[in-house]
Amino acid sequence: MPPSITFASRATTTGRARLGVLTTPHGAIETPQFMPVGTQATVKALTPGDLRAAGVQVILANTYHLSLRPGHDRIARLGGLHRFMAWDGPILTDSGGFQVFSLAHLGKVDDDGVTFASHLDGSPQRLTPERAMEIQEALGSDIAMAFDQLVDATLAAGEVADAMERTHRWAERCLAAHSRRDQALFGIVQGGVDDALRRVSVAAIAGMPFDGIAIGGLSVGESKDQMAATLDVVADALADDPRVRYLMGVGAPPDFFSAVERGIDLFDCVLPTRVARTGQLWTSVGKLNMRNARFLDEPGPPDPDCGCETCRSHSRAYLAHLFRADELLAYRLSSLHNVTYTQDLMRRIRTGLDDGSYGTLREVVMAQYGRSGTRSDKASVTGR
RNA sequence: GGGUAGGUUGAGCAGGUGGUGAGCUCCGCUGACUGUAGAUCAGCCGUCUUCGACUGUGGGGGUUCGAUUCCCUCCCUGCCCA
Repeated sequence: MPPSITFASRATTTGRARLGVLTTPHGAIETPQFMPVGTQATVKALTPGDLRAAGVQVILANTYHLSLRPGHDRIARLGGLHRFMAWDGPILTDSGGFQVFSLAHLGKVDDDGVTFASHLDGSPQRLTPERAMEIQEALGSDIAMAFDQLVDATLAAGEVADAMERTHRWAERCLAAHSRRDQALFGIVQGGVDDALRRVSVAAIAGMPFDGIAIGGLSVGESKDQMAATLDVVADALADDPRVRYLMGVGAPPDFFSAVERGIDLFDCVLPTRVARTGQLWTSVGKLNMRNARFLDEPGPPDPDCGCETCRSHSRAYLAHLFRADELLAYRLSSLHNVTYTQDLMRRIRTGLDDGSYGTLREVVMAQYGRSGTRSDKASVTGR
């Protein structure tokens, strides 16, 4: 029986960057690729049709949230996650490991699993590797993630190492518990920003028969340089491992370049949709905050170089008005644009890697967003 | 015309019955957000030479060392009665 997921990639002339295709039961995914986050079986404010129009090929949904509400059993009875949310493309489900990290103050971690209080009603909840597999198999995602433990990378090395070792033991249990043949399972490398620990973690996770390798525990407060250095270590340690590589939780436009050059094939991040809901648009002139007063009288599209519905049909002035009036359409239009922008950016990266124009693209985008990726666009808009 | 309740920083309020009114919520301005407890959060929001100073409680006048407070007068708004 052929594997349900296959990944074929080829090297490029740009660093360690690869071009590839990940095939799943619900369609093919071109890499490098970005996955919008749809935690609760919805990419906030967007319909599946919107996602398709934006060029989205795969989305991420969340084990923890969906198990609490509406319940993975219910979703299974209703025909699985794809049918439930009317998205027939590939879906990757996160395992809940990140919630353990972000909600850790509410619970405790032991070697068997983690206990914490539901954010909905305070009821005690328990996740173990076996439980995470059970939930994800019930949801029926195309790609399941191993249940891991990530910790603040700035903690003492001992604590980072303990969490990493636990993640490795849990990885074995996830593999043992996972049985759906039509669902891939990715392992997650941990180890904080400690080079030695990362090497140990890559050796452990890559030594297991996972369908893909994820890099976790980054973009949680460490510097851009630290993340890049850690990705270098991971890339070296993975060497010519042919499996798809997924950098979890990244990122902003400038972050993609640094990671792609270090061999990353897949990304996910809440940023495009989260910042969209507060008025921040990613555009060909950098970040624009649609709430800024200066946009109230600007008749042009949010991004003149974008072909999304928002930019084809609406003005900056209209977006600025919608945000001020707290109109719901603001969330959809801005989210649609940011997701489209991110998909376009990934496509341009793929094209650039293929035809050799990647370096130029990198220069252009880095200039638009600034070296740190956090600079505002003032220079590029008012300094023309 | 008579009576009554009011007039506080863009709006709405709090407070203050002789001893330092810049306090709140909106609105407004700006920023943050990286495997989403986030349509959230933070800062600013009278003026200025901004670790501080100054101005400001409807207008004007008076009493007083000192007035948002007491007195006189005028203006404005709501309500009631004619």
